[in-house]
Amino acid sequence: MARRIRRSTGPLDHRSSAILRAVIDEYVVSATPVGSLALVERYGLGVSSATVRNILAELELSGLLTHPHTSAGRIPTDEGYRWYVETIMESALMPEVEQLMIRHQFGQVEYASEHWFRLAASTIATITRSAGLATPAKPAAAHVRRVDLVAINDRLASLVLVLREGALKQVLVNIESGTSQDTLTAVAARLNALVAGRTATDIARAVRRIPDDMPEADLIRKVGDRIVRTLREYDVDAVEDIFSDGLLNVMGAPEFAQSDKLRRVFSALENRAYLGELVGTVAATGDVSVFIGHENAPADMREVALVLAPYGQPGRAVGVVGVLGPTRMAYPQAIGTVRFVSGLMNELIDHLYA
Amino acid sequence: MARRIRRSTGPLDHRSSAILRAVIDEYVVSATPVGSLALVERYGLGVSSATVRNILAELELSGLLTHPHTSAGRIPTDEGYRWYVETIMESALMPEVEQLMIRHQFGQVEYASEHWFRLAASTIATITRSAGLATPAKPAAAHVRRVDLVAINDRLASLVLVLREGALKQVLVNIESGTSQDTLTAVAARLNALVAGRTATDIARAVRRIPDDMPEADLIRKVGDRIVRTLREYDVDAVEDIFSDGLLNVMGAPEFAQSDKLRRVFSALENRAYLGELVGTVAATGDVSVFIGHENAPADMREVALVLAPYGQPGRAVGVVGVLGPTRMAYPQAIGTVRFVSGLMNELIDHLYA
DNA sequence: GTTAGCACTCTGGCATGGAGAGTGCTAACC
DNA sequence: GGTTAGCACTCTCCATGCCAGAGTGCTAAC
Repeated sequence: MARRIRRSTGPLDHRSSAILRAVIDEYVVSATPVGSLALVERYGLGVSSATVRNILAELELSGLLTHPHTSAGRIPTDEGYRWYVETIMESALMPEVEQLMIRHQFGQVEYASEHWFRLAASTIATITRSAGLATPAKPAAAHVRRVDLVAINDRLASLVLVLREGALKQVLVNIESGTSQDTLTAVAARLNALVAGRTATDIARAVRRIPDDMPEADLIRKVGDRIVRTLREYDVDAVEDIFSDGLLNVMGAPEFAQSDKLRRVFSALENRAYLGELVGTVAATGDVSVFIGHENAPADMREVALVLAPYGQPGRAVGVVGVLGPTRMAYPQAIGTVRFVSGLMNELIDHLYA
Repeated sequence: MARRIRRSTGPLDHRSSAILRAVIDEYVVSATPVGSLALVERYGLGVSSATVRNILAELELSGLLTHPHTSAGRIPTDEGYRWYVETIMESALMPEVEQLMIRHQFGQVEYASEHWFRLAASTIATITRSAGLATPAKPAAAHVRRVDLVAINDRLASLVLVLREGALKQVLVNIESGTSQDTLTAVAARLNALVAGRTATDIARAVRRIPDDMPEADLIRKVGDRIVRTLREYDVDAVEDIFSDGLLNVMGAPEFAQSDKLRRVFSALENRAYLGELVGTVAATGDVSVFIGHENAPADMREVALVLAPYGQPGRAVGVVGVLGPTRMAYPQAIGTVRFVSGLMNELIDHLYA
């Protein structure tokens, strides 16, 4: 659905491009329809407003601009933004000052990937003055590195899973009254042999093969099943754990002045299904992806644009960072920021696994 | 600042109470100023609208009601709500059907305290149709139960702290190239002897006393310091880790139709300082606390009310659950819900530590 | 192909003018 | 003396009408 091609009759000539770009640049900052006069005044186009009007009419015919009503200026359509994004996509870079600022911020924080993705969302939100989004880097299927079992009281033990991907997972399991910590430690040792380096599916198979005559076979099976269940939940959650920051920035945009529009956006954000799906799509690509207005399937997302980029190591642990804002978004800045931050996260993670 | 006494001349007689209560009940559902006629029609007061008008005027003089303009009905002041809350505080209970529903929901979820507080916020949000708030149950100072050190690569190790309170904390530490997992295991064993059952302050002292001739003294000190630092951060975060759900419900309220009002509330929520302070206050009390409108210090919070209750074990691990909504809130329901949920969390935690 | 000129259209802001809701006061009532 | 009916008064809300301003689209001239 993204990257749909505009229904124009052909590529734009130089002057039309300049004018379309000017309309979008102007509208992005002013948020009001831009007229032909304002364009010639502020963008030194070297032609009269009447000529500009002719070209605006052509651009409207191509579906790149539209009219709220007869006597108003032009505003870009989603297709117009799409054209704009395609033309600036490769060249969008962050100013070096900001790059340094971000690097500095990441230097300040605890050296742990679990902090990075939140920081990424916050940083992106601050710089783009839109909402920042980020998911933690998680693998398609988590691998267990190590298992611990610690008694908490007579009937409960804490099961700790250390994942190869660096994450940690803890759940409580019921145990029979009177089970000693020594027994638990022995069980954990057996399990470690069984699960180390494996995924939920592999472990499930291994658990089924436990011989009945192994000491504590029942407990081992029980805990093993629990491990499998926990991993499966973790895998499913993977794409739905989306952290957002700076929603306040989006609230300030004039297009969301009526709170019902705002509500729609928020409820779309709260319903993670679509975002989760996008995250899956984006994680499989290599660079920044942009989803503009009606390119988003859910009706509630038709007034926003998303700029998303994957980070992490393909096949090992992949996450997504991005921006959510009105379709009237400063795309060059958003794309530059997202691209830089995802690249930075890549560096950090490479260093972590080096 | 909470529980300020209204500046009236004395306690209200029976009829005035009934009318004030009727005004509040009516305003809470209608969200529009309540007139004398509507009151006699809908609340069978047995007197004429003229009499009601006289009493309304008295109540306004006492500061419990107010007037948006001359020819409008009355709306409650924050003092009016305060009076209302005081009179219904003890009697506010949840319907049994809802109690069962909530118990059922808590039964569905993983048996781990880290899930409960989120579920509590969501449940409260759903039932009260306002925003639900909750903080995890954390101790004033965390106690370490156990320490693990696992090599991740040549220069990094994962330090895992299992806290007595059931939580888990993981950070990465730099190690010298060539340190074996065996060394790390030995270091972890030494540290366990040093830290088990202790808080940050105690551990800091113990680390200073490590003799230079202990094997791997440098590494042990380094990791020990890191443990102390991690614990201190955790302790500080304790009151600021506030989970909220159902903000969409609050967005729907007519008093927040203009998005700038809404923005103020959201930014107040995002700035955790005041909420953190409240959490500290509430955690020290035993029952539900209510903070209405201007009873909240920050200007941005003057249009909302908070209903908060502590849960957990005093001195061991304490958290807070609650509701945030417009001052025009269904207080009996909010108080009943919050009280029930905090009680339920108490049960669950008692069971966990039994 | 470009531009000046001009009629036309639509929005947004502002004043006007009831209708409706609710109050506060006064005088009568029990 | 508390209660009530009656009534003038006030203020909001909403619909209406009007006007200025901005911007277009068309035509004819350059």
